[in-house]
Amino acid sequence: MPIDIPDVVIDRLPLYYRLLERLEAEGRSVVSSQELGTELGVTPAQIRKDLSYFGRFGKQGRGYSVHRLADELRQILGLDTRWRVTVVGIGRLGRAIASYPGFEGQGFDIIALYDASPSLVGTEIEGRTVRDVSSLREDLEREPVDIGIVAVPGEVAQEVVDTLVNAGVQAILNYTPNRVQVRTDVELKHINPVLFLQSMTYHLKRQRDER
Amino acid sequence: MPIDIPDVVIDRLPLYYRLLERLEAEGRSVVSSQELGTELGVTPAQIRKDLSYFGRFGKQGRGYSVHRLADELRQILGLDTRWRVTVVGIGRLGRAIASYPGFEGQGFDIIALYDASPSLVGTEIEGRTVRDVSSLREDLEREPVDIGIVAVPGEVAQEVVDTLVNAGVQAILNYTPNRVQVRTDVELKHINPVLFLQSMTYHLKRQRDER
DNA sequence: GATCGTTTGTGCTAAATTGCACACACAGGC
DNA sequence: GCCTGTGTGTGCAATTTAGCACAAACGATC
Repeated sequence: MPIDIPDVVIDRLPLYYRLLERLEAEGRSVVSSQELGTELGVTPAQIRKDLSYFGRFGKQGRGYSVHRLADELRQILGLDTRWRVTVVGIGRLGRAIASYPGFEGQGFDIIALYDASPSLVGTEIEGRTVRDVSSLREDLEREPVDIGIVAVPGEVAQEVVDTLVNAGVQAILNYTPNRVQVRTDVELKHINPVLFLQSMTYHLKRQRDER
Repeated sequence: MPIDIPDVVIDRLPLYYRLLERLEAEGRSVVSSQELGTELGVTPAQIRKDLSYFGRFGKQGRGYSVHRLADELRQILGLDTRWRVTVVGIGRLGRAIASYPGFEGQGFDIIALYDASPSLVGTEIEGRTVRDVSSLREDLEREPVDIGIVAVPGEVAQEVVDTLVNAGVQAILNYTPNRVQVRTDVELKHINPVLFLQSMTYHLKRQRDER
């Protein structure tokens, strides 16, 4: 299997997968790239090409078996196993993340929560006890996790990320507004709603000024 | 001023702007594209080219005036005015959004909160009273907003978005896992952390299997 | 079993995006 | 005022990404 599959392609697969899950739930058995495309707002050709990196899952004249394709994507994306996640930073955002049912439902087990505040440590969130972030490092030695979600104040983001990465965490989802650096072999994604808003205002301003 | 500036460029500007703000706060007066690039993990040439779409802000041999460039970007991105925002859906996520200081600090005024649950309507969050979503439509007529942040359950996302758009809201930030459709002249961004995790597991699986 | 309407997989082309590399400009020292 | 070191702005080339368009395949129908 070729190693050089573009990242843009990988980033689209979860989108396809999510739609297929919905169609599966609706009881649809077959779907065409045309239909997937209109639903997602992308061209059918792009979907076919993206999928063709991984194999030939469709049947000419018919389309794709919804169940079969969903299954293949599960395999490809590694969603056929469960992944161990830890959340560091249990402020309002961290709590929202820890309580969000969408993670567990998709195979992501939030196995531990950490915070630095003594008033939070020891409290329970959705049946999980908040632990002291000072024991993060040693805890990870005993019970490693695959993914770290970081929702601490921006100033300590890099520090927390370093701790996670040094303890072997391979993927970081950074909810803080600060960009952090990691080794190139560690997966890293940033979620910063302000950046989204700021690129939207660019267009809003132009719409407002005229046209 | 040319209309056809690529969206990829626009999406990078807030990134540059955020770094410049930090440098401004640190008291730096001049910075080179080289330095901006290493800090952000992009090539200096890309930064220079991106900026050149909008004008010539640098000085050869010196670099960019931090204050001047930050100012220009504020202008370009429309961050020299305040923007009116409403949040619909005041569950755990909506509350985290409503309380996040990063929005107000960047010129985004959250002027109203809405929810459908009778137990929430009337309660106060950060000094704002949660209103009933059934009055959203008429409220928007009286006090319009520029941006709608949607944090309702996925099933009603499209419905809420339609209400917002029909009432003249020009930009939507959708926190629900459901993709929604809007007119092409409305700005729309999706924030779905699960999609991020799912593309990360693709790489995690490959790292694990070998290499 | 031939024909027809569909839809895939993909070679090839077009478009978008990135980045090299250099002329030109500026500041500082001599 | 000339030289030197540095860093911008940009023409151009390379690379990446998207998408057209068609042969091949499949199922249904007669």
